[in-house]
Amino acid sequence: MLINEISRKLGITPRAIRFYEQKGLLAPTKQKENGYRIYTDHDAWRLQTIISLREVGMALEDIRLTLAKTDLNRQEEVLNALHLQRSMLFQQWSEMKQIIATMDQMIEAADSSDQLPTELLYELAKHNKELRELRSSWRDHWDFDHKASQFDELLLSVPASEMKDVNSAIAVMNPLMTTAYDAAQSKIVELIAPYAGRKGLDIGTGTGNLAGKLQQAGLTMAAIDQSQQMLKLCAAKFADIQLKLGNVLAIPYMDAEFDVVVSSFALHHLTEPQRELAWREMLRVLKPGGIICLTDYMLEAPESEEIFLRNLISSQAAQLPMMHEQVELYMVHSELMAWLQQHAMDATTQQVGQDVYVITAQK
DNA sequence: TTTCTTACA
DNA sequence: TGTAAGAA
Repeated sequence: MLINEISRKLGITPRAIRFYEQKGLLAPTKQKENGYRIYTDHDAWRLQTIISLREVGMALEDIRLTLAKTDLNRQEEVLNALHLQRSMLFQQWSEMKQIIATMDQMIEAADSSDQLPTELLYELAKHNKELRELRSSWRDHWDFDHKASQFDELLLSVPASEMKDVNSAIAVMNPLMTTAYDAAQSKIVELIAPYAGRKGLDIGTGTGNLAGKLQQAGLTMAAIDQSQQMLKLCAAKFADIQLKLGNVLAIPYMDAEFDVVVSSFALHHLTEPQRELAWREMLRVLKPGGIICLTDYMLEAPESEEIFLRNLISSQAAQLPMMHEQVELYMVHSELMAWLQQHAMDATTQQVGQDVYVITAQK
């Protein structure tokens, strides 16, 4: 097939096809005499794939990488690429909604004054930009998996006999943390149990411990995590949980899909301004009358912060770098309570472990 | 006529 | 990616 024929067949321009070739997505052979490109059936299949992935907004470079995986028969990684693209779309969706909200404010401002309120518009634009950067700052964490290597090293420090999964590894490294971890998750299960038969979402599920418990309690669970590595581990443990790649700042689900939204020991990875975006996202995917249940290190007083750090440090000096990173960002629970009340949520808080709180709120 | 390359938008 | 130009 020459370029014209195949371009007509697939409904794209010859220029586009040559462009894909230039970008390394395609490598048709050329006729010796005139240098015309010849396209085989395999090339046609490749082009169809490119067109399909383009259609869902995948960047050419990402398509190139995905095709390379296909060539190597890395089916799983191809699937990962698709999931990643899906998550990216939710990210874009989030940003789009935010831009629209900003525009509404601009229009309202312009509408209610005689001259164009240039200063105000600029302020709105600036705020919008800040929010956008808050979200995209997370985008850098997408290939968080390479950080998993750091995590792996940590796991290696744990005796193989003790290492059933990541959580048990953490348990070995830090008993204090485990106590809080278990207590918090049990508390959540206890609070959520009446919701058996309904739909729940676990955010930052990791290896799926909490989601697994809730599933067992009778809920239909979905779970998201920003690490494909973690999702893989989770899938191996809990086949019935619907897993999706995604993050809290752009939850990869439509509005009002869940009766229950939970998250345990995940939100402390966020910065303070990011947390507000996260809460908004949780509210968005929650059905009216649904319940949110969060648990994390939510330190209220500086003293407890100090004690908490000291305990962590003394428990396992060797793991200090990682542990320290984990507690670097605190979730002050009074801050969350204030926010929930501001949004007319009926929220309560319960301490379930040292410096660990469970917060429940009704939408 | 068709395709190719290259430059530019 | 689209358009344009000059060459094979």
